Amino acid sequence: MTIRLLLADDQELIRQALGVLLDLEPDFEVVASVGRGDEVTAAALEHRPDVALLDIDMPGLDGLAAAAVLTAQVPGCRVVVLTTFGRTGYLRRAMEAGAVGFVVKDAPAAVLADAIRRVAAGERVVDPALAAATLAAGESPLTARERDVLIAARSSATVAEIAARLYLAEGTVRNYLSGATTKTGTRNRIEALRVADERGWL
Amino acid sequence: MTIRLLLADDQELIRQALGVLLDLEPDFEVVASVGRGDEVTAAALEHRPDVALLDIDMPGLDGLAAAAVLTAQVPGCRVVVLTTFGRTGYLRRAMEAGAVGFVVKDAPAAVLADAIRRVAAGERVVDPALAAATLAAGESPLTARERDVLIAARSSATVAEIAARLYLAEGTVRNYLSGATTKTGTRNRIEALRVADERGWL
DNA sequence: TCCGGGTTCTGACAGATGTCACGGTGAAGC
DNA sequence: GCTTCACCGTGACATCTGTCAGAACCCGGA
Repeated sequence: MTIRLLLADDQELIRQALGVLLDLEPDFEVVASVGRGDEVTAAALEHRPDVALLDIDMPGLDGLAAAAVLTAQVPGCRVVVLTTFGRTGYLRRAMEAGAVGFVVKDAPAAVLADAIRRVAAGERVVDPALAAATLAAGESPLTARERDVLIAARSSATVAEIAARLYLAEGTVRNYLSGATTKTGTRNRIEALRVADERGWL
Repeated sequence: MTIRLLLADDQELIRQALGVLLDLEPDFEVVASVGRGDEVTAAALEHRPDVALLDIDMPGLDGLAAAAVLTAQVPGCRVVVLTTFGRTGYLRRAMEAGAVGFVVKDAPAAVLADAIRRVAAGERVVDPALAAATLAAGESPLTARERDVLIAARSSATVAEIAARLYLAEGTVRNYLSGATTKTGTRNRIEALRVADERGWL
């Protein structure tokens, strides 16, 4: 019984190469291949894959959002998230989005193929080292407001803008940002933002 | 006559997939495949490829440095740089490092195969859109000292540290950083650093 | 020779940023 | 009830940062 696959990756070359690689496996069949996150669901509805392999960095809709939509609208299709770098935050968010597999591109092809087969059989598959790292990173130590302020800081550059947007005094915003930098062990709010983002705390 | 290829990419999965993809072409033969920049030269000396396909992001030695070493030590081997995102700065640096081809991973496989054949035949191959972008970005408007300070700012976080390292007054460092932010059209030295880096001005 | 343009370097100043101490509120535990 | 604790919100303060005007220097051209 062959496993029907959907591939989503914005890099044409990688997508084609992965398609060829996976088609070599006798029990795999690549039935669809898209380059944008917002094309995933339509393709899945049309071609009914058993497993969707989603990259995270995609235009239109990122892989995590696409995973959420896909699991909601195409229940028979299981999602494996494939990503460049094993950022621990992505794993948690991928699981929350309904993904049942998580493979990093550093892994050899055999690991990916094995993961696809096990996911198709109903198992959950996560790279053990990555799972450990996620466990080590733990839950977010940020309070709700610290998180809000950091998110606002992502698009607004200056403290005054953030304060205006959240209806807070500037001192308050500075205070939350300071807390965030302390908790992330960084020196700037910019580094704090980067670190918190990487760890999936936002 | 077959073209002998060397593949260098730190992501195991991508490397394997590209290997399979390129081996499908009847006139290509992948003779070596490495995951680290500092393994490129040794592998090239051993297997004597006609064309080396180098990713930029690699541990040990990045693809650009590897290209420089390779062209110096293995003259018969032509270098094609393969990179994720068409950052204009990389193109210039790749050419300076002796690469004769530049392909982005967004391109379809046929483009890559065509580029390899033409490079093997002695041509130079660069994505036209990328070349145009590089031309548009133009030469660096930064002065020598502004460049020095920005590079120092990459590893030192605070102005005082940069000043100490370059034996300058803090005011001077601030001034150069200010000039850099103006010339890059940004608001922070951090954004300035990012932009200058992307454009290959460092 | 002098002049002008560009670069290097500096201190002074205003504004932005990070840290601190503090008060208020609500939930949990005795 | 009271205490404790964590969180929310604020202003004050010291420090850091970015901008400005200007001095010194080099170099090529009138």
